This record gives sequence, C-alpha cells and structure tokens, in this order.
Amino acid sequence: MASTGKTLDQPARPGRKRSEDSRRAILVAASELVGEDGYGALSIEKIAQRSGTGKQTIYRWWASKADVVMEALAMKADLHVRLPDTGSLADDLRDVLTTSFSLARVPLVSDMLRSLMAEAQVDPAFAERFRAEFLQRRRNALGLILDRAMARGELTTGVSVHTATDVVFGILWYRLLAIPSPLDDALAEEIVRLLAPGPTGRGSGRREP
Amino acid sequence: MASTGKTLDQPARPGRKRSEDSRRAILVAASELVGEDGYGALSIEKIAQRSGTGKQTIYRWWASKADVVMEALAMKADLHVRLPDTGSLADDLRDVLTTSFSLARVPLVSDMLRSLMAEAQVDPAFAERFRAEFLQRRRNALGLILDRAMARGELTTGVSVHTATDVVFGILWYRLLAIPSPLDDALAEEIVRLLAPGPTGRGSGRREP
Amino acid sequence: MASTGKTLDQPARPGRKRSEDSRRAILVAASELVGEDGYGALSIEKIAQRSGTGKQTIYRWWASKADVVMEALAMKADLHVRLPDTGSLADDLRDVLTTSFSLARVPLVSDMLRSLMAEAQVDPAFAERFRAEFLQRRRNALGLILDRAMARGELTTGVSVHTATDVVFGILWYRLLAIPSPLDDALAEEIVRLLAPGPTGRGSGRREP
Amino acid sequence: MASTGKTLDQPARPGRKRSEDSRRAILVAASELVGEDGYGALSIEKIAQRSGTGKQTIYRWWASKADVVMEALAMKADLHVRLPDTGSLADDLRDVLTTSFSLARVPLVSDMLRSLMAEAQVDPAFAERFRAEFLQRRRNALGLILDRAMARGELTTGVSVHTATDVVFGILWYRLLAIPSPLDDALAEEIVRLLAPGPTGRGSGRREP
DNA sequence: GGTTAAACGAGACGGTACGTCCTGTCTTGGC
DNA sequence: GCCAAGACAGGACGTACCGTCTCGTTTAACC
Repeated sequence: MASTGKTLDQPARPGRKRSEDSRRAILVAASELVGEDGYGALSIEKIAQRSGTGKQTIYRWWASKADVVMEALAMKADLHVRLPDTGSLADDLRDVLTTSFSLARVPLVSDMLRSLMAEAQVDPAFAERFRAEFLQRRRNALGLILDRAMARGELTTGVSVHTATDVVFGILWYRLLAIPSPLDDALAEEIVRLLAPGPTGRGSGRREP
Repeated sequence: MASTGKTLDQPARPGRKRSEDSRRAILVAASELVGEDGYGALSIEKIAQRSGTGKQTIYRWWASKADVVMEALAMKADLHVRLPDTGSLADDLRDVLTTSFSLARVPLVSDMLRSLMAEAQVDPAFAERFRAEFLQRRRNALGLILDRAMARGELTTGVSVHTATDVVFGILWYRLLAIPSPLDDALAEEIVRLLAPGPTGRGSGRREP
Repeated sequence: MASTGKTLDQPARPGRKRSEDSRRAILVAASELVGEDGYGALSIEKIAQRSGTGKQTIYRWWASKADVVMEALAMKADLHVRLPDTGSLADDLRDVLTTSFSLARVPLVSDMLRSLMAEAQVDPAFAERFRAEFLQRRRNALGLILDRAMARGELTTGVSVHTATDVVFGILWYRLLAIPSPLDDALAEEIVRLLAPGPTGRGSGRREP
Repeated sequence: MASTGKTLDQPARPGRKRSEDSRRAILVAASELVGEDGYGALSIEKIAQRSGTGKQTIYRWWASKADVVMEALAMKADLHVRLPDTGSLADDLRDVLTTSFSLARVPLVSDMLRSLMAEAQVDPAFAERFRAEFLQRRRNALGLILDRAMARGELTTGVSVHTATDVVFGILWYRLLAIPSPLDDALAEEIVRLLAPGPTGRGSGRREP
C-alpha cells in the first residue's frame, strides 16, 4: 500500500530522501488521534502537531487524511490476506470469515474501517483508491476460493460467485456500519451453512429429488 | 420522521409559528445541493443561502446537516415500508427486495443514503437517530416477514431471522457503499433463491403440501 | 479615517452591528505588537490572537494589516492637522514644523509611519489609500499656508508651492526613513530660514540690489 | 558592493570556487522578477527557480533577498557617484541632481530603490547595510561639494551642510516614495535656486568677476 | 593521482502565516 | 417567538515561503 508510487525503482533522484521517521510519526499520530477523538475530529493540522512534523510533509506524501488513515491501518494491523486452500469450501470459508471477523473486532481497526468507508462516500477520488487498494484485494481472495469451490461443484446454492462474495462482505460491513452486532464464530458458522450447505446439512436432500 | 420532536402537540404557545415555507425551502435546497456538488460539499451556510433563510432557522429545527438530508430524503422519496403478506417467503422477500432496489436505483436517493450512512460513522448522535428512524424500521418490516416464514417452517437454511435480515440489508448496502454494482431483479432472485430455496422452484406448489 | 465607509448614513440594515469592542481590541493589539516586535513581525494571525478576535473580523473591516496600523495610528496619535494662520509665513511654517516634528519624535508613532511608508512601496493599493488618507491631507494643509504666503508675496525663494511642500515633507520623511537624525527645533528653524528668509534675515539684501 | 565580504582575500582554500554563472543568473532573475511582479511578490524560492539554482546557493552568498536586489541594482545601473568640481556650487549641484534624477527616472531602478528603502524600514540589519553601502556614499559625495562651497562662502542660505544634504536627498526620496512626481530638470533648477541663490541669477558671470 | 573539501542543483524538512470557508452562537430589527 | 441578515470567536483548510538539512555530483587545491 505505497502512498504514492512516485519512486519507479529508480531512486537516482537528486535531493534529500524522504524521512522514514516522519512517515512513521505521522501514521502513529493519526492512529492515536482516531482512537482518542474519532475520525470526525481528525485534522491534518492535528496530525502534524502531534507528530511534530509540518503540514506540507503530510500533503506531500498523502492525498487526504483518509489516505493517511488507510496507511496507518495497514501499518497497525496485518492486513495480509490469507488464502486458505483446504479443498473444502466450508473450511476455506470458515477460515476467511474467522480471520476477517477477529480483525474487525479490534476496536481501533473497526473504527478505522468505518471511517474509511465513510470517507469513500464523500470523496470519490479516495473511494477509488480505497476500492483498488483495500476492498478489491479481499474480494479477489474470496473470489479465488469460491471459484475453486465452483470448479469442484461445491457452490450449490444457485448464486453466482460475485453475489456470494457480496453476501459475505455485505454482512461483514453491514454489522460494522449499520447495526453494531457481534462478528463472532456463530455468525461465521451461519454463513458457512448458508453458502456451503454440507451433504448432510440443511439442504442435503433438497436438490436431488 | 419528525425533525426534532420539539413540538409536543401543544401549539398553544405565543409567538410566530414555524414557517412551513422555510422548512420546505431548506429541504429543497439541501436536496439540490447534494445532487449538484455531493454531500461532501454541503454546508449549513450554503443551504441557508440557497434557501433564502437564516442559519439560525436551520439550527433551530435540525440537529445537523445530516438530519436535514434525512428529512429531505423522506420528503423526496416515499420511504413508507411496504409489508407484503402473500403467505410465501419467496414472494414476500421478492416484493421487499424489488421495492427497495428500485428505490435505491434513483441516483439522488442512493447518494443521500450513502451520505447518511457515512455521516453515521462519524457522528454517533446522528447514528442513533439514523438507526432508530430509518434502518430499524426496515429491519422490523423484514423481520416480520421472516418471523411469519419461520412460523410456517419456510426458513430452512439454518440461519436465524436476525442473520437473514443482515444478509439482505448487507448486500443492499454493500453494493451501495463499496462496489457499485446493479441492484436489479436478477440479484433479487438470487437472494430469494439463497434464503428461500423452494423444493420445486420458486413459489410453485409451495402452498399445497 | 473610516475603515470602509460602507455605512452610508443609512444604518437601516438588518443583522448584527459591528462590534466597537472588537474594533478597539484589534487596534490596540496592533499597536502593541508593532511596539514590541516591530512591523516586520506583525501578522493578522497574531493580531487576532492577541485581541481575542477572529481573523475574519479583521479581514471584514480592513483591507490589509497596513490599514489596521494606519487606523491604529490615527487612534493613537492625534493626527488632526493644525492650520495656523499668524499672517507670517515664518511663524506659520515654524508652527507646522514643530508640531509635526514633536509627533514624529514619539517612537511608536515614527515606527508606524515608517512601516506604513514601507508597505506603500510594496502594496500599490495600500499606497493609494495611504496617500489619499494621510499624506495628501498634510500636503494640503501646508499648501494652504504657502498659498497664503504666496499671495502676500512672502515666498521669495523662487520655488513653487509644490516644491516647497516637497522640501518640507522630504526632509521630514528622509530623516525618518533614511538617516535617523533628530527632528528638533533647530532643524525647524533652519527650514524656516531656508523657505521664509525674513526681511532682516539671511537673504534680506539679496533681492534688492 | 561586495555581497558579504566573507572572502577575506585568502582564496587558498580547497574546494570548488564560487560559480560566477550562478551569481549572475541569480541577480538577473531577481531583476526580472522585481520588474514583472514587484518586490512584494519576490521570494528566494522564485529567484532560485527562475535562475536554475538552489536556494542554498542564495543563502550562502546573500543575507536576505533585499541584499540580492541591492547587488542586482548595482549590476544593473552604474551607481558610481560622480564628483563634479566646477568651482561653482550651482553647477556642481545641478550636475549631481540631474545625474541622480536621470537614474531615478529609469522605472526598474526606481522600483528597486523604493523596495530597498522599504525593506530597510522592516529589517534593521539590512537598513544598516543599505545605509553604509548606498545612502552614505551619496551623502558623502554631496557633502564634499557642499563643504567646498562653504569654504568658498557660497552657502549663504543659513543652513548647515548636513541639512542642505537632507534637503536634496529628502526631496529626491520623497518624490520616489510618497507622491510620485517627475524628477526633471525644472525641479533640479528649483533646488539649485533654493540652495545656491546666485546674486545675478544662476551661474552667470559668477566666475569671471 | 588520489584525497579532501567546498560549492552546486535538487528537494525534503519543521514551521509560520496566508486568505478562505465553515461552524455554532449572538444580535438586530421586522413580522 | 420566529425569521432574514449578518457579525462574531474559533478552527481547519490547502498553499506559499521561510531558513535548514540532507543527498549525490562537480570542481578545485593539496598532498
């Protein structure tokens, strides 16, 4: 999740190098401020003051305060997307769900996620970056799992891979954003049951009359 | 969807009455501004100027600009929640879904919905009002439908009513907020298939055991 | 020296009146700051902070910080231009000179004068206002005295009224701006002798050969 | 007019020599920028950019942007002070005046002069350098002329040499700074008449008694 | 001829101030 | 008491420069 991508692997530019210290201080300050007063009270001005940097340094490397938070989140939480491959849709799905849910249960992480999604509604340019650098990556991971399941004939519920993905992320985000409810293993199990009904599960006899 | 609830059905107060003209002008101005420049560029100042009213009048009757937009949305779109009762989960669900989807396809409506959900992430007090006055009402309607289906034994997918509700609204909001995708009849059908898998296809023969 | 002249004696405008308290606080703060750190370190931001007002209030009523200082100077020192009329050029001139010099010897006043003249070199719009509201008024006063002397035949040095005015203000400003030297009665006397050589003075016999 | 005097005639140092190209490019850029946007819009940053040099190079050799302009002025105009010695105060004075006036009539030169005087009001350290390196030199030249006239008994107006100098430079600077008026031969003649009133008119017959 | 050191273009850095916009409150006079 | 108008204190915006500090390169003098 590079901030700009300006460096095209040709660091042979003149001038002083970007300060890694400042970068870290800014991300830490942003994290702290979101945790203390919430994203609504966050301002570039406060980040600069708290981190002991100049506003220009923030504007130089990030396009908006949401981008700072997005990178702070990446630094804070290991957002690396796991790609389980157990050979069973139910198991793969359960793995992805419990991993995602446990991350979303960390208060600071969920606060940041909610803030980023909110900002994306209001700032179209950031929405694009948020989608490309965050949302789509997770969709792709789940999509791969579902594609494999589809190939194995395990996706028997009559919904497309795309829609199944929407169901999974839909419920995750809806519980984050709309009606705060627990994202626990019981919910994960319900979703697994819904999307990957086992041969002896709920719908076993339904489809083979 | 009263704006504040200040008026306690006791209009026997002295002084000038609230101006209905101003109220309407404010809501119209808010609608127009959201349509033109987006919610991000909306400000109380601009609403007052556009509507030819004073800022104080807005602050007097609404708690925040999000509340203005929420009322503007209510004025704009008929948000009355339909409560179908066909006796079949699939049909009831399809009815709710297509109604909701067609509303969400109106650009201004979806813009406002997205804005309100965004604001709710950043302003906890508004989040409470938004939940109570908007989100929960729609959950309750769907909940009633699902409760009836449950009683008839139609909810066979092994998910609770609560979770099924989350699945429905989850996918709706996710497509609004995260990955803009069509909210069409095909999607409605997929969701019906997922949550109300009929033994011999949709609807047919369901009622004659 | 009205700041804007917006009020055209028709105060029948709606809205809150201009706060006289804020106006005074701003002028006092500007005076103090010029006295403490000099005009070079003066900023709108500091004036606002010191005076306990908002920057907008300053920008609303003054076009630049130089205009604030100009009005602060008017408030500080009695800049009312005396118009002596003794019937003698020498006496009139001496009166104007000693009055002007004694004002210019007040450190804060001279600091402000120098700052305003400096700003006028760099900000053409302010230069116009400074000329019209300050410099020209004083020129006019001296011009009147010299016109009267001319009519009485006392201006015998062969310089025009315009040039004589320039000589007087030239030396005043030059000593303020360029080579700090005392502006005392001795200098006044020298200028009187130069421009109004009395009948028994230096040039008495010069012109009647 | 050395820029800093850092080089103490001991060039026996290792390392790269000062680049004459950069020096010239900086002075030219400063001239151009003052001519285009005025001294008020001048900044070290723009000089560096325009001249294709680094800011550090400017800071290394000049103490402030005013010092750059002062040196640019010296490069631009021949500021060498003429020292006429005709044996007649009127003629010497006229020579100095017309020379100075014709220089001050060059727009860019007068703009620079005004800027430097303005900066001197706001930056005491620069004021010192400006006085020593520019103003005082011209005073000294005129002082010499007047001293000689005094010795010859030509200074009959009853003003000291110091004051007479102030009269000359006062009117010059006043017309530059305060009330833009022409600095032409007519004015020079008036000043000559004022300070060197010849018994039978200007210059005529004075030298061949 | 290698070493040392200063000057150079470039540009990031911590800061300060700019002038604008908006917030939520207060004040005024009219309805 | 509501309303339009608008002034107020305050805070943040995004930009421009300040003067300083790396960078890697170039150019001399010295050893």
